[in-house]
Order: sequence, then C-alpha cells, then structure tokens
Amino acid sequence: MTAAAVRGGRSVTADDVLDVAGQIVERHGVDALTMRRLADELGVAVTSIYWHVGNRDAVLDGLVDRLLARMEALAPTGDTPGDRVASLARQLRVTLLERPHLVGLAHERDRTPAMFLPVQQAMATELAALGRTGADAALVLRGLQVHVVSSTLMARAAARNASHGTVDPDLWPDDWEDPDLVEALAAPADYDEVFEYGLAAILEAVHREFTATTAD
Amino acid sequence: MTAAAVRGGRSVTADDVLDVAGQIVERHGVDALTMRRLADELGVAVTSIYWHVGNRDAVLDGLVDRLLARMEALAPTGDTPGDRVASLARQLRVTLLERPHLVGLAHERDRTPAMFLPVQQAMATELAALGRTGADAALVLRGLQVHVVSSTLMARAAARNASHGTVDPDLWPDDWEDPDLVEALAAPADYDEVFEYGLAAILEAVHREFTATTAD
DNA sequence: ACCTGAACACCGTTCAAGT
DNA sequence: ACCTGAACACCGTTCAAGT
Repeated sequence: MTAAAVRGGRSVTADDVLDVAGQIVERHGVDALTMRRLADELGVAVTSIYWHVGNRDAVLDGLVDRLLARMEALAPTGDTPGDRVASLARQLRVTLLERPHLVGLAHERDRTPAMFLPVQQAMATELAALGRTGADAALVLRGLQVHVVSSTLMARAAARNASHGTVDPDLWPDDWEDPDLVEALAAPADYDEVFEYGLAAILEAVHREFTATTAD
Repeated sequence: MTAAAVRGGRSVTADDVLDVAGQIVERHGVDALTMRRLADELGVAVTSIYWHVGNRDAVLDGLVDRLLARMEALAPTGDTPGDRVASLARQLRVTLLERPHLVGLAHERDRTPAMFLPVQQAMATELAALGRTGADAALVLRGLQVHVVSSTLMARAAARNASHGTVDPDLWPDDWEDPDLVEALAAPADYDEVFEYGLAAILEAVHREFTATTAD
C-alpha cells in the first residue's frame, strides 16, 4: 500500500512529506533519508518535494521544527510543584528516548537550547513556587537537564549494546582480580530506576534547602 | 604544499591516509570526508586508497581504532589512589573534548564501551587500592563515566552556542518574571569548574564511605 | 606490489516544460 | 498551482589495465 493510496489519491502536502520523512529518519537513520526514496514512498516525483517543502535541508529543518513543537506541548501534571517538576522531567525523558535520531538531528543543528527551553521554562515556574529563583534555580535546572540527558544516553547505549550482543565481560581479561566488578558492570542496569533515583535525590535537595532557607 | 610534498615524494602509506582522513574529519566533520577529497589531499588517485586501507567504511574504522589506541595509552599520575582516579577522569575528559567528531564516530559504531574500557580498568585498579570492589566499585565507575560524559557534552554545547552567537536570553520572553534566572542560564558557565566540583564530590563520597567501612 | 582511468549506480539540485 | 523528466555535478565502488 503506497502513501498515495493512503491519502486516497489526493495530491501530496508538506505535512505528508514530513510524515513520511520522519518515519524514515526514526526507523532507518538520517542517512537513509534520500530525496528519491522519500519521493518513492510518497508515490510522487522527486522534484515535487522541492515544490512543497524545499530541498533536503528544508525537510530536515521541518522535522526538527516538529520536534520543538512537541517539546512546547509538554505540560506538567501533579498537585505539588515537586510532582510537577518530576512529571516534566519524565516527559522530557520519554520524548528524548522515543526519538533518538530526531534529537541527534536537532543537536547537530545547534537547536538543543531551543529544544530544552519549553521544559526549562515550565520547570522554572514550578521552582519559583518552591521559592527557588535566580542563579539558585538556574543551578537546579542545569542539574535536572544534565540528569535527564545523561540517563537517556546511558539507557540508549545499553539498549544498543544488548541488541548487538556485544557483551562487556569479553573485553575484560579472564584473570581480572575482581570478577564481581566485571559482573556488576555487565549486568543490564535498570535505567528507569537509575533515573528515578537521581531525580528523587535532586528534588529532595531542592526541598531540603527550601525549608532550610525559610526556617531562617 | 601537498601531502605528497610533505612526504617528500615517497608513495603513500595506510598511516598517511589515516593521518589526512583524521584531519578532515576533526576539522570539517565526517560528511566532509569523501574518497575524492581524501585522494586529492594525499596527491594520489582515489583508487589508491582502496589498495592501502580499503573503502570508506574501512577508513572510518581505522580512525576509530586509533582513538581506542589513544584511550589505552592513558596512564594515571599522582601519588594517592584518589589523585590517580582524578587524573584519569581529567585525561579522559580532555581526550573527549579534543576529538568530538571521532568520539561521535565511535559512538555511532557502538564502540563506546570499548572506548571507555581502558580508563575503566585503570580506575578499577585505583578503587581497589581504596578498598572499593565489586558492585560497589561498579557504581562509582558508572558515576564517574556519566559525570565525564555529561560535563563534556554541556561544555561542547555551550562552546558551539557561544561561537554561533545564539544567545539564550533572546528565547525567553522579555517580561519573564525572574530576570536573574535568565541571566544565570545565559551566563557562560565555567565548565572546567563544574567538572572539578562534581569530580571532587564523587571522590569525597568514595573516601567517606571507605573510612566509614574500615571504622567498623 | 602499487597505482591508474574508465565505468557504473547512486545522490542532491536545477530548470524548462507540461497541465 | 502543482507535477514532471531531462540534465548536471557529485558521490562510493569495481575492475581491467598499466608499471
């Protein structure tokens, strides 16, 4: 079933182009996105894409813009400011985990700050409700961002290694003196747990220092 | 002055090919490495590269192998185990910072675990001298690795943004209620300091728990 | 053993031409 | 307004041919 059939015969739109392009990029990587393949899957001539959205660079830009729009749509849930910050961190994390190729694309194009901005602002609002503002809040925001980014990186690296069957222990010499260490490093860490653990630690620190400040 | 002139007219070797390829990749990115450009800069026919090292994939593999060899050459300095762990973390950091494109290449090819292995083993030796082994040491190693990786990522992202003139504050609304926060986020953080701060915190925790354990 | 040019299939992009 | 095919310059790779 071609994309043209899906569209029921009506002509292609810019949105259709980006839909298909997004699927190719997320399923097979950025390199797999060729103008000819894109045109084929759309059931249209290559040059038609140039009419609707522009050249390959414009297509990739469009995909990044869509990712940024999705980031703007993230909204906190929960009753307390702490819960709401945590929910934003979790939503940011799953968005990053589900679209690794698009995130990489945004990073290559120096759109990372713009990508994080909406959650950063939403988190800042919650932190203000906790009495944390200024340079103080900036520190927490940076800490949360680093935590989310690094934990998603670790999780993805682990997932790729597992699926490739490249097991760590083979790389260590057989006579290494601390087999427990090798085993512990090879064990597939539960990165959801690692993430939640670090998140809780950061939020606890935020509350602790808050009550310490207000106790003065 | 062509590369052939540098070599004084003698014919090209596999090492010469990788030297030039490494320069192109690190200076202009992986996409800039075309077989024809590589051949041009070597002053040789394209097909000659295929004889010496193989196709484009083999060239990139060779570059990654060189990076891994460099990682194996890292050696700790300092008198105490703590100092030696810190020196390894710092050396790892500068190696990553100086070769971002090659590191990205290794990451794409799932060689990240192999890349970190040598420092991980060297650090494990030092941690053992501090009485930390097994799952306990694995936790510290993971923590150190995450710290190095995330702090280099932040530092590079900041460097790229600064050089591109994309300043954060423009992205925030003018009437945002907490100008101190915006200013603090826009200020170019001293990432060397951030790195050292976190590194010291990790090592302090290692020592603290060590003395706590031995005090039993 | 080493290096070459010719040739092939692929790519992004432009443009004049269609309806 | 929308879509097309032809054409161009570029790419990775193979191969038969040179020395």
